[in-house]
Amino acid sequence: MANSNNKTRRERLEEREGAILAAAHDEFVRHGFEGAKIAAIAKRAGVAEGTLYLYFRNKQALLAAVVGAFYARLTRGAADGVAGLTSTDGRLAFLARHHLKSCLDEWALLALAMPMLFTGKDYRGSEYFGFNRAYVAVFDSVVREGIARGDLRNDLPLHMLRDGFYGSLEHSVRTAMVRESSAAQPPEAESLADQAMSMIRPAFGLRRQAPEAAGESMADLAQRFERVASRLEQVAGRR
Amino acid sequence: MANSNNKTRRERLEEREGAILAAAHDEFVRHGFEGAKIAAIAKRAGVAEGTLYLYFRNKQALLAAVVGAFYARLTRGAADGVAGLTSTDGRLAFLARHHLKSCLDEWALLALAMPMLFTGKDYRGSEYFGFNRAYVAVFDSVVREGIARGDLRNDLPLHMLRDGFYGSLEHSVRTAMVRESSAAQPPEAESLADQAMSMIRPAFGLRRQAPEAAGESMADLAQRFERVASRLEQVAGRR
DNA sequence: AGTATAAATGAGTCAAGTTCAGTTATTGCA
DNA sequence: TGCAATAACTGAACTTGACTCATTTATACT
Repeated sequence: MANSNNKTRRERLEEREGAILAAAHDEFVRHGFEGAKIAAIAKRAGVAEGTLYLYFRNKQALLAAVVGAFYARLTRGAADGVAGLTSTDGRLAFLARHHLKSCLDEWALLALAMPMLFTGKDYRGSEYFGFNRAYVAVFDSVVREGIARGDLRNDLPLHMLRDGFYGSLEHSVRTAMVRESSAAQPPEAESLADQAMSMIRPAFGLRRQAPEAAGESMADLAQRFERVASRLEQVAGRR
Repeated sequence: MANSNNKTRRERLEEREGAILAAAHDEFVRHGFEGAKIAAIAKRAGVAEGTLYLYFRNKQALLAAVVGAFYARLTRGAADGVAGLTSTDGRLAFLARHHLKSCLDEWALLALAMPMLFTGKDYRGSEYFGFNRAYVAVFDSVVREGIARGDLRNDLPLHMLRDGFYGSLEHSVRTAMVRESSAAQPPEAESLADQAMSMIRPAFGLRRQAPEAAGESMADLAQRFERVASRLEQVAGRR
């Protein structure tokens, strides 16, 4: 018989890859990079040690794959959430909550990925670079549109806003995780996100309410007008 | 003769420790944690491998010592710089520049320290916790005084402001380091710090000029008054 | 000078990542 | 259906590198 099981070869391979990834995730999160044993991962996944190397070049590549899977989920969640929102404020607030929650969940994993994410030597071109690029593209497009609408300040490079946004959030998560070990209550993602947004709004020059929803003061209106005017001048000057 | 050299025993020991630390710093920065070989560090420092273990418990402890030395320099620089400044804005701007410059210099090392700094498991009580605590104490006292003066918003917990501050700066450094590999010009610490401060000021509710230096608008004055009043109420209510 | 103690050494141990020659399963084809 | 050909898998052997320890060398004290 050509197909002893009701699964195609490809399916069986992907199933195994998934099993290995899941086992590796567990082991890495539990014991850290050095502490995680290849032998333990193989055993947990139900394969021989050698088999593991048919799927992943080495231990580092295995970690990269685990992190990559996390980034894929993260990016999908961000893109999906933003798609259903229209206001700049609503979108940024969503991204903040989403990032915060996701990082709280997978903090142990992210901590392991940091040296790769932060070691500039061969970072560009590495798999991690691609992960990150896809993820922040969601944020970038939200901000670009926000600037075009006049909702956000346009006197800083985009990457600076991005660094302020994700930098604040990630440090908050770190603080929350360190406190969690000692504090009684687990960190509240919602309230952390609210606090972070209350710093990010003024940092980004973002008004809380959508302009059409709130009675604007003369000063707000003037500020917004200036931004749109300045942007129009930029666009006009460019061609 | 009791002292073949003109150095005391203690001095020779510290000299060796210094040599080992310097060699380890080099090796870690060059090759990363795993890539750094104990044998290479020992050779570079001019000692036998076994000797190294008389000074440091293991490879991790060696890295911790190297990072600790960096944090000590960082903290001293921060404290000294702040001591000569009076305005909240000037102090924060200095801390931003100082942090940015120091991180740009020692980025490779910091990247290695991240997993320790970020792995919450046994972080509290670890040497890293102490390093960090001493360092951020400088920032914290600046902010506390800034709040007391009414220069800064007081509706957020201190750690949130801290996370916004250092999170933004560190992400900026990361971005700068990643770009540096490709971009022609090296990242300008000064201009990065200025940009970051232009986000941090509104995020912290900080006016640019010292209040006595600039002609305040009625609204500014009212806002400042409210902050001081609110703080007084808190203090009064506490006893 | 002689002895006790501190410091240093580097060959040896051991754990763990990686490889590879041999084995088993799967597929395409006559 | 049976038979290559190829893909997938295995685990024992190899290799590397952190760490230990019996031994040697230097230093301090009397």
